[in-house]
Amino acid sequence: MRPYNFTSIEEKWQKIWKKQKGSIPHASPQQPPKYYLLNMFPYPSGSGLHVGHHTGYVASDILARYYRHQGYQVMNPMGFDAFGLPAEQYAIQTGRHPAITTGINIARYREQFDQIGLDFDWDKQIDTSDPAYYKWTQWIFLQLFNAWYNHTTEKAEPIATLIERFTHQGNHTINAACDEDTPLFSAEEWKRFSPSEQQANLLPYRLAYLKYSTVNWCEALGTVLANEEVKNGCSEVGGYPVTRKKMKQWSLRMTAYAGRLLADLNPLDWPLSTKEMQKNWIGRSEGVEITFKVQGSSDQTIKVFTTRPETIFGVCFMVLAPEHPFASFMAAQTANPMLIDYIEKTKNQTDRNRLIEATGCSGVFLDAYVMHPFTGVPLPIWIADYVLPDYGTGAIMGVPAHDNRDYTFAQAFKLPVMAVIESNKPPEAGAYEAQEGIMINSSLLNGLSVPMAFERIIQELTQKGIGNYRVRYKVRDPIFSRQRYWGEPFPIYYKEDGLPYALAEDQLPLVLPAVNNYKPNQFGEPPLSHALDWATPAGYPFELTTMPGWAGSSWYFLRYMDPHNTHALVDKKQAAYWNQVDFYIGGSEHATGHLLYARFWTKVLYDLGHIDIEEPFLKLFHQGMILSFSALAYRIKDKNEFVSFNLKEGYDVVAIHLPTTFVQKNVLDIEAFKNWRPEFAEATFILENGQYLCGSKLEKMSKSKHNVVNPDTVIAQHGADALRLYLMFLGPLEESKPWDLSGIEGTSRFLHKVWRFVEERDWATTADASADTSEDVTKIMHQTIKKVRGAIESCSFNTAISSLMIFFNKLSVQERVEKMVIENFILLLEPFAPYIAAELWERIYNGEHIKTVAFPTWDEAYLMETSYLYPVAINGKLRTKLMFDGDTPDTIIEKEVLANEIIKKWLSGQKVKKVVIVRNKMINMVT
RNA sequence: GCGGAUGUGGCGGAAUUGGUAGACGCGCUAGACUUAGGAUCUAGUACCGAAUAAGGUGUGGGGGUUCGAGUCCCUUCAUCCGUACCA
Repeated sequence: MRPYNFTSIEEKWQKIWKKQKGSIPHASPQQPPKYYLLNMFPYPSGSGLHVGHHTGYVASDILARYYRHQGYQVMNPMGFDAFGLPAEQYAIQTGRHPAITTGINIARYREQFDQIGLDFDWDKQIDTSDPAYYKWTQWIFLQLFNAWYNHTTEKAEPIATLIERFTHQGNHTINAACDEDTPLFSAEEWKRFSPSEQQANLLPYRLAYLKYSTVNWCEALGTVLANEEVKNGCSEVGGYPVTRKKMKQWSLRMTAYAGRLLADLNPLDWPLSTKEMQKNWIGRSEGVEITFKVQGSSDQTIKVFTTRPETIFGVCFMVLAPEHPFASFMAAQTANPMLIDYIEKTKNQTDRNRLIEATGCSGVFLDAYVMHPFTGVPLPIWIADYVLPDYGTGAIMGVPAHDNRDYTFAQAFKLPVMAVIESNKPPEAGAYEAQEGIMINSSLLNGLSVPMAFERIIQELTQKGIGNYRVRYKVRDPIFSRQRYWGEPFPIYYKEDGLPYALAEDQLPLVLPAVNNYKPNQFGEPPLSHALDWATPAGYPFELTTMPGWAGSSWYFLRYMDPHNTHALVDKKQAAYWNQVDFYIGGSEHATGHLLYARFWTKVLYDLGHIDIEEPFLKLFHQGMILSFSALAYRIKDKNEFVSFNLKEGYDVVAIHLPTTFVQKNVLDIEAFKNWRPEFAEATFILENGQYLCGSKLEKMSKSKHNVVNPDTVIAQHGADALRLYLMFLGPLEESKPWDLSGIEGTSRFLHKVWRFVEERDWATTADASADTSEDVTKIMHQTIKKVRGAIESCSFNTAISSLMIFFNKLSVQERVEKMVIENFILLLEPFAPYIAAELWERIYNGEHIKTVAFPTWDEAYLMETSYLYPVAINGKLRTKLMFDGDTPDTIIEKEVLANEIIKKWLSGQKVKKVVIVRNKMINMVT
């Protein structure tokens, strides 16, 4: 008998599969049903993959193998989201070109993918940093640049149709998504515009446009970050502080799509939590924009947005964001130092500080009033940093009686409070925010219910021409510029007029130039400023910023359908065949970033007629994280002294993650720790019982926490099959679960047992010798087939594996097993443990390959029960079990149960009121 | 605050439509084989019941519906994730 030498078996099959790839014909060559599986695009990081990363990959591999066994045309591609910050940071430190390090990392990833037996379609591999790929990313950008959004048809259209309209009707009547301050012009004016003026007036309509915006500026990274790249006021990558800064940036007009992005979310088969997250992120609110006249001014007005217009009679003051133009106007008028100071202070504050310091209590009176549109009462205008400049109109009407923030503000500055909805909440208890009750103190609204008043006041405001019903979204247009080198260059150049112009399509790709320095230049311009001749042949300079990391990943699922096409981003026929991604697997951390952007780009490409789908991902699945214990030491703040776990209470300490290898049973190897980093060489320790005890925390595996488990070592020790099996056996795929190395012994043992069982037998002869398969073996085989198929289809891989174990435990006690039975067993095992399955199959079938053999099917007839062992309960408590044939009439069952000794004993003296008999389930007697 | 998810043995976790709670695996206990075992095999393993008995208790807590609840309803607590002055 050969020993189970998984290392050589796995190496052998890796070689065979590499050669075979593409050469195995599918079960049905003519237009088989397709199945498009997709893993989220990995960024090839320098630290390689850890075991947790493999969870999703192995899961998709199981599905791919399963559906291939079923004759599906399965696409399960893999590629690399190769542009990104870490490679560039590394380039800044070392001067090595990011492409080189990225290439090395990709090769490493590929090796790790191969090792664990992932059957990806490598001929479709994508690399976003490859000019052949980013040519099309740039092409899509041009589509965005050359399109506008028509709110009447709710569709993007080529910019030419907009020009057409401008020529005939100007822009007064166009219902387009555009900048708020877009100037109005007539057809005549348009025609009189110079080409530059026309270009300038088109810009605010483009789906990709330039605008000054307050951005998240990260000094340390030297770039702008998107909202979701900022966590707690720090950059997600590296954790550097982020400040606010006004810069001219490319932005994408995603807000135009907010309504569709929200509405189309509903039918998707996505985790509820992710849908909710996207809904909240898009943040739809219905309300009214109301214009208030400034007292003593003939033309100045202040617009507010409110979702509670019915409370208009409860307005006691106005609050503007300090950034509001009227605030600057008044500051200039009054030269009030407090006001100027407050505006200045807010401007320089980071978002984070603004949140921490602002408790709704700071603000300055502007010394101006607006007039209430119905009562004419003057309302004081204040500025306060609790009003955000970017949401709504950057101004609110203060209704302290029915809004908690306004209430707090009113309290702080002793402003009046006026209730307009009847409630039994006393005025000093805070705002009554519920949207129910009867209107009071509200003139024409008195006596109406809140919803009725809402409708009524909108009518009234609209009629009087001072308010409009509006739907507002919280979501902002994402900024698309990064002041970085390692990204897609914009196919944009600037003429003397300072305006952006698009490169012609046939000029693509615009290849990222070489630079000798990856940092900004002395004027703070992005790294591309170092590139020589970074201009068109006519000498017009190219855009210096590059696209963000999510550009390439917003459409890659389309490119996999037709990865080598040089004429189009995807051939229409290919796109029609593969259609949508049937099953998308990846982490939930992309809920509001990638998953939203990809949906947005899909809709744009759909509107412009390049593809026929409006949603990219039909079904989405988030694999859970693999957690791992990290080790913690406690450093006393501002000292190089560490205090042991149980003594740390009395000190102000900072927990420091250290490599788990330094810790044995919570005891720290102090020498190892001192040698770890120079700054700890002189560290001192406060011990307990002569030892330093570390703390531990179960958390997500990450390099920074030093708690990663490297799959290479696990594979070397137990084999890839055992690791695959273990990762899937741990628990439900979608749940996070802790990594426990001792657990892998179980799956490893199982594979060893399977190996011995198959190897020990001579399948050429035993097949004849025991042609008879016992009834219960047949039955459990069919049960297992049914169970495994169902479990795979519902991604319940842990239960599939346990049923395989149950099946095998049954087989292993049989003296003889028919070849057909073990054949089915190996086939069922194959998606989970492909190496051992291939090897054993080859042994049984002398060289035949398992990959495209049809998956076993079950026959329901074998699962029928002829008799059933009924649990018999009295008042719901199990007392005994009795066997009855399936055709035994209820009356006989009842009689026999009542005659049973044990039941008689329990029933002694009690009258049976009712006997519940549920066929093939249970019997319950009620007394 | 708001939104979402999860609570079952020592541990990871099973349990179609409500119908034998704890499958499967880890760990542990005992035994067998062995020079040895961190290899392998056999048996046991929710808890209380001193105990392999009778019996009782048990799916975060409390209540309810039902012949019957881990599963359905109400309520409450804890943990995790996301989000945060969004007017």
